[in-house]
Amino acid sequence: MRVPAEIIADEDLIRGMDEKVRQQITNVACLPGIVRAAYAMPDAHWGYGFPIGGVAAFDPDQGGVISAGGVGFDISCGVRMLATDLTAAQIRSKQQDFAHEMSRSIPAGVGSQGHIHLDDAGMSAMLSGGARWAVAEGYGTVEDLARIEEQGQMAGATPDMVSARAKRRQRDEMGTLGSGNHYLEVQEVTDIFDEAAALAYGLSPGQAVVTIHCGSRGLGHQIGTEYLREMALAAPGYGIALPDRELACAPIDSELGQRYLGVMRAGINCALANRQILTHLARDVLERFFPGCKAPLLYDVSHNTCKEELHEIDGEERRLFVHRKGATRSFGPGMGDLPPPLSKVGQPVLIGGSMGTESWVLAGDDRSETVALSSACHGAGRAMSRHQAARTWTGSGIRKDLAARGIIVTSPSRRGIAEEAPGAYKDVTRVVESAERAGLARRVARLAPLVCVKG
DNA sequence: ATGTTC
Repeated sequence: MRVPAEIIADEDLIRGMDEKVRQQITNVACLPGIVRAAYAMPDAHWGYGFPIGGVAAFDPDQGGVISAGGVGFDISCGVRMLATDLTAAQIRSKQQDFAHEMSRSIPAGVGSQGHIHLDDAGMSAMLSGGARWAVAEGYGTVEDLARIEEQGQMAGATPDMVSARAKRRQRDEMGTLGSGNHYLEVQEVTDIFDEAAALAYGLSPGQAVVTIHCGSRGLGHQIGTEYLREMALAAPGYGIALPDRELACAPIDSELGQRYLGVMRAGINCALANRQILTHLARDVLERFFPGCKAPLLYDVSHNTCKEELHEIDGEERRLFVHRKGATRSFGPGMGDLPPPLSKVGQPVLIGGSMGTESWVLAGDDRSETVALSSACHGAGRAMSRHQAARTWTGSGIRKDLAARGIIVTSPSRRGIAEEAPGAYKDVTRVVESAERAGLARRVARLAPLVCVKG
């Protein structure tokens, strides 16, 4: 190991983690050019190569590497939240019809297609413009852009280097949720833990919010597939001895490393554009049910990325490439590119709970820079495999249980609902409390679901 | 996560 491997969680969470998390985060700590430590967040679980919930930063001047497996298949998968001016009571008064209409308007499921069909020129513009492109195309507003990491557009994307196959898979998939743990949820703010931060974020008890969790769909997956393979084949040529073949990587300063960076950044823009289009679709439904209502974007966070950032290491500011896979950036007050109302209290850290359970809004804690290079957890984290969950529950049973608790779930896949059963996940409250105690982020608000449009 | 196995 070149640096320590640190799991940041309470004892019970650590005991509950698969032994593979320990192995994987130890392997990451062996990679060339890694600085400070390899971190596992409180919600960490086994992943491809790197654990999901893993954070690792590399210095290009010390032979540091970039790894497709350290970003993940779903490049720039993330969460955004719209803080509406509606109350949960207003949503409840039309809950059935509203859920039905939302599920009709938001394309969901494996291979789902939207109403947008991009030609080659449109695809290139989208891959370099991100959410900024989407706004120019009429999806959402210019005001949204300040509330997105990178102001909605990841610089340094190279659409020309994205394979024809990756582009083909995405041509008809813009503005779609996809499947797995992706969802659009309407939630109620139930509890506030930090009044000042809640005020800055525009959150108050009884308020309805819309949360969107999805990523870069077929394009990100295709890029991940291609570069995992290419990096695995190329690693020996760079003199990199891999502790695990799944940790395939390339030096940041190599041709392959630079090519992956540009292509991955195009994938980030795809995810930002996708969430921006879904925001527009959700606002359309809100407007039909509640004419004149407002649903401004609180913030959009990505939790599968590698980003170039400045961090202080051993008293010296260094330019690092920070992999966060199933981990959220967590800038404290005054850090980074946050607009004034957010900068004062820290970056919103949006934590999607499992279907039917609570979700959380946290605020970046300035201690997080020292603890984990300004990173935090991203969700509940799986406690049970999809296969085991599908054997344990049925989709219709879970749907009925949730309906009895006032939560309406729609999905094209009954098996998908079973796989995402609340019992298949860790206790998100425990994860969040653990993150707060460690200084990764502070609790601001707890949310309970009303309507869940599931992928 | 994923045209759920190039």
